[in-house]
Amino acid sequence: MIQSLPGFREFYPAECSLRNHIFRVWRGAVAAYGFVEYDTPLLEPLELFTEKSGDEIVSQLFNFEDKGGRAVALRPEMTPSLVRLVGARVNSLRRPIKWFSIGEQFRFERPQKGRLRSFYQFNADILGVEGPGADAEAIALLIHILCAFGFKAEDFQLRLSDRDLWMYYLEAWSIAEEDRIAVLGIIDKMARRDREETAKNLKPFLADAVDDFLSEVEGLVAIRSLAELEAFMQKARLQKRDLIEERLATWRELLATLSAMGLDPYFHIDLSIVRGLAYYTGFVFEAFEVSGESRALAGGGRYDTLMEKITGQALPALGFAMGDVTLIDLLSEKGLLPKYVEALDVYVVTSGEEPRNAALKDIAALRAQGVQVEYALKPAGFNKQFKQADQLGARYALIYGEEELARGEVTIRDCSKKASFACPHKDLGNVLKAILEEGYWPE
RNA sequence: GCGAUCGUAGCUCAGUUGGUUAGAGCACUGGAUUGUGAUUCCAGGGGUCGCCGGUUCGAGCCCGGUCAGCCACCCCA
Repeated sequence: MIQSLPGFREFYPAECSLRNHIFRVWRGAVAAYGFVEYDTPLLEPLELFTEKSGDEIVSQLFNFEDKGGRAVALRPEMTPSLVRLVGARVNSLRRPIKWFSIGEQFRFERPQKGRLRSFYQFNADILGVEGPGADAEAIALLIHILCAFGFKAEDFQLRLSDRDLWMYYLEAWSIAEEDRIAVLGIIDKMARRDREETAKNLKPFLADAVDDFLSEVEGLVAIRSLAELEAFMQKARLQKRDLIEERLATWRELLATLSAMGLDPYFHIDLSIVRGLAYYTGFVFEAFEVSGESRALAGGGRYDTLMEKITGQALPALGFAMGDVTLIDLLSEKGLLPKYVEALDVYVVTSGEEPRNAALKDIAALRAQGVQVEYALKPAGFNKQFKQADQLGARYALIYGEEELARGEVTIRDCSKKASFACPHKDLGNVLKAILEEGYWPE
């Protein structure tokens, strides 16, 4: 037997049902925020991804040459395609542009916990709006979605950070502009390295100031509140104080908005979040599960310069993405997976050729009305048919037997109450409608 | 790409120092059952013991390789 490829999942009915549940929650939550759905090709020119992320990205792509000799790749993320779509019509799209998508993404990397080679991702982006109001909207949506899945503030926390503030801070330490991304990369890994190694890695950028810098940064990433952050920035020996003051004013605005939205229990400041991507420019955030591994459930941030870099059209933007793999893991751990149940409106039990033909005619009519109906595809005994009805989760059984037919009746049985009554055949449609839609049941 | 660990039925697993034809529970199918779903009983299908090679008179078991799973590293859009 040929197996499926590593890192690719097969969706049996139970898994497909779960996937549908997740998509349903995503779509339901985002609809309340007025985002509209878009989609893009699964297969894109390779260049679309290398342009943004450099050639190193190719090692993590499913890429190949198509029969026309084009270098192509399965999409590893939505943002480049989104930027192309928006860029192409940037002057005719009403602002704010609030778009979301749900799509399969592909990354050629070693599968492990929470990471596969194919996965589904929810993306929501707001384009064309400066200022923290848009950031607050995206953050509120992210929290809303996680709550819609049943998670509580004890289960997850959104960690909020700021790439601008980091850049000003690094500038104040006289770190050259072209080195700042590299330094942030080291800071990102700080928690997973011992202090000596971090110091060694920082040495080329800070020379003798490494120890002072590192000590101060350790204080910075431990900050959890705005008051602490303001105090820190006051105390730190910083040039560019006006830029930092301006940034702190934006922080106050964002936090006041989130607070007014009632979201205080769900987030905290954590400057250790810097995100790997070079293109982030302002507030960045990640949602983490609180217990255990502290895995990231979603992440995003502002990318105000990316649009211009790729399309030549400047447009402020921000967004976040949430994958289904870690989400399912956490839903499972928290007992929040919906139970997989089969449900059916009506199962039709028949006996004999004549009743069966009468039943087939009625089944067609019921189905035409949208009633879910199943019946035994090959004749079987009553017992077997009732068993089948039970297994399919049928709410009601209709019994077409010789006796009923002779009296011009059909027996209607409530499978959960285990109660039946005889219904005149000619009234079946109306009576069944009353039962299914209004809960009617004769005494 | 590095390393650790693991692989027996659809699922969970048992399988003696290497010894005849590889087992159980659950699930599935049929029957007991041509008029009411549980339980029960009977029967059945389903396995290249991941794959390839080696050792041996003999391998599910020992050895090597490989593939896949899982975990960690690297990376993480």
